[in-house]
Amino acid sequence: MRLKDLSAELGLSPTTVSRALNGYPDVNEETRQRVLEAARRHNYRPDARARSLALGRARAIGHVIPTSTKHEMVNPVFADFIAGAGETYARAGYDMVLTVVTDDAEERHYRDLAATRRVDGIIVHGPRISDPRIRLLRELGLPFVVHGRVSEETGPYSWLDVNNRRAFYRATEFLLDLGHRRIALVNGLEYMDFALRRRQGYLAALADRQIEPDPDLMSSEEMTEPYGYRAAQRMLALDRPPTAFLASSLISALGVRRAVEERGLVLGRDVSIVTHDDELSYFSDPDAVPVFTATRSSVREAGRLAAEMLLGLVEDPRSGPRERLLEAILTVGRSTGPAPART
Amino acid sequence: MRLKDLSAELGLSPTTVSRALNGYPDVNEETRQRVLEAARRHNYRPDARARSLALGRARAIGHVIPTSTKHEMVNPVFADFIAGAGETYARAGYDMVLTVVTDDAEERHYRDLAATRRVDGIIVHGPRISDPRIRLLRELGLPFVVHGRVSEETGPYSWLDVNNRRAFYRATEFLLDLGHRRIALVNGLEYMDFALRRRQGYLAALADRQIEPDPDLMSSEEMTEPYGYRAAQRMLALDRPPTAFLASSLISALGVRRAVEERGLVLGRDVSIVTHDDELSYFSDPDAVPVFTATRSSVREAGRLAAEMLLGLVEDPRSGPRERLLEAILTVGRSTGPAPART
DNA sequence: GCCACTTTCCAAAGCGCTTTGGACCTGCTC
DNA sequence: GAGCAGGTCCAAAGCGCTTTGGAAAGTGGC
Repeated sequence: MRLKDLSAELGLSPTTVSRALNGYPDVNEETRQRVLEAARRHNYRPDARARSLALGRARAIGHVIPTSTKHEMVNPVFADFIAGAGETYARAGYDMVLTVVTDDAEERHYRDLAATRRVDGIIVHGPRISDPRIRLLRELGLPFVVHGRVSEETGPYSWLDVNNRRAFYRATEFLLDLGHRRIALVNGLEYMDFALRRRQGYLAALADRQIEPDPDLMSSEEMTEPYGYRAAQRMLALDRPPTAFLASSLISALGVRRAVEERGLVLGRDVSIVTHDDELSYFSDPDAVPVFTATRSSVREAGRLAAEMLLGLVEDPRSGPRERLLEAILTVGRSTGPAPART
Repeated sequence: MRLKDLSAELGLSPTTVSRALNGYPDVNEETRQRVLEAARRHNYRPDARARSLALGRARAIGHVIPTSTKHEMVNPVFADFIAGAGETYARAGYDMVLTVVTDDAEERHYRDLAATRRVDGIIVHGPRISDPRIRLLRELGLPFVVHGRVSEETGPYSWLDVNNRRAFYRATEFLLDLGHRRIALVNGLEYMDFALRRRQGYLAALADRQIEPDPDLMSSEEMTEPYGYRAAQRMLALDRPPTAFLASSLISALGVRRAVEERGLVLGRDVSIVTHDDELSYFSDPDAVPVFTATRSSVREAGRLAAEMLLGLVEDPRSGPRERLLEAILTVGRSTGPAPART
């Protein structure tokens, strides 16, 4: 059922039917009701491609998920972020166009997206400390919002980020207050901007208490469970092992816990763990006392908000750039306790 | 840079430029080279909407992710499945349009997708034992492939599934061979088709050895880590606790392990765990000996294959229905061992 | 009864592409 | 020199919608 069929059936011109459906005032109210009724009856929806061709807007937002060619991991936070963004799009009547792109093909892909006009805007995932995508997208004139920030970018751009630096500063402070002095950082890949900021927070907190950071207690990798396990295993075998860990994700924190328990140490007594918690839906437990002390920030909520920002930007491109910094909250669980007495 | 601009610059008609770019034979080879060169220079790509309007194909596939209104969890396997499907689409030049829909809005959404012609086909996620979407999509005439199967569906439809029944049959058998008799099933939600099949496999293996299933050893929930923990905790507190667990996902297996270790039991000695492993990228560890004995099947690969099936179906709708059953492989890790001597 | 609005509708153009159905040459055959 | 085939190009129509710029009819004031 196309517009032409519908108008033929109603004995009206396509023009009038279109205007009736789109709420123009120059159509008789009674006619409009007839049109609406017929449209509902036939389950008529305008062809999205024709509509967006005529209107010049795609009513779609692009999400480009980068996968490195080396480790082809898909960061699990994407799932929740996208679920959040999807809620916003659904409400606004936008589509989400997702592409998974290896980094060597990324630039071409952005250019394609712009040239083919498939999307009205883009969410940039996984920003690096220095990220050429910002310049590229600016050049392409496509509205975009970065999930995270780009430390080395000097020009203006829109972003939404968690205050990673402060979160890790506070988490470190929290452990220091508990008497811990050997605090390990099990961080994500540090060319990722969020990981850099987390390390900065950690280092700043140590520095504020005149504690010399120990390179042996700092590791940086892709945040998998096995990585957390191996990093912790190695550190716990040191002559002066850490009494506390700061993990960059719940998943690697699980690995850390495994290493801790395997050594016969008790979590929260012998060793403490604080982790950053993105509140991924399959880990959170609304009922119980949280297992891990964590700096929490819902990545799903971040998705919702980032999408809202972008839609605002799409409607009015000159309203940008927009910035939004979310604060993580520290929730105390059972994975932390006072530092054990020195032996 | 649109087709018209390009053709104007070349002193050719839009027709010729279009045909040159699309590889028609009726254009002089020298002309074609000129066109290609100019297109490359200006980074010209045809407007996707105009193109697909003219061709009658969207060159896009829809993925509809259901979220129940109750527990708004997003299954983490989606991330990997979609990454796999995305690879296929990227290769074939298709877009993936993703929507996250609560179940009460699902039917309307499918109808919309069909009426607005935004996609050429659909991947159905998370099929239930009885799932009205099959009939609906059949009625809408939209090609689709189900990731999983629908037990109560009698008519033909295209699907790709893991042999969940056999996987769990074999896993149970494996544990029985190790001498375990009290084997617990920590399953997913059993209105989901895959979970039903897994239970069937488990029950069949028990029955084949004349072992009466114990309702206390069977639980069914959304596969989160806390759920695995609580279920195992409860079962381990029974008078006759299980000596082995069968978990439906690595994530809930982690919860089971936590409960086991918390009780001071040693994994692989006092208690065994076999889990189904979707080979999610952030859990797998290519290097080490796998921790968990598992029935493995890459959900990412499933995504790749399902997308290929669907594209084939889109190109030639009468080639269907297509079916594909993947076998999980049992890999033995360190989480299983002989049943402890009875006390 | 004429003029100026207002109300209600529509023909046609346009969005940017592809495809159909020639047109125009050139070169060859008979 | 007519007829035909092949090669190369293009005008125009069409995909399904929205929007522009009227047209036709009705309304009220004078």
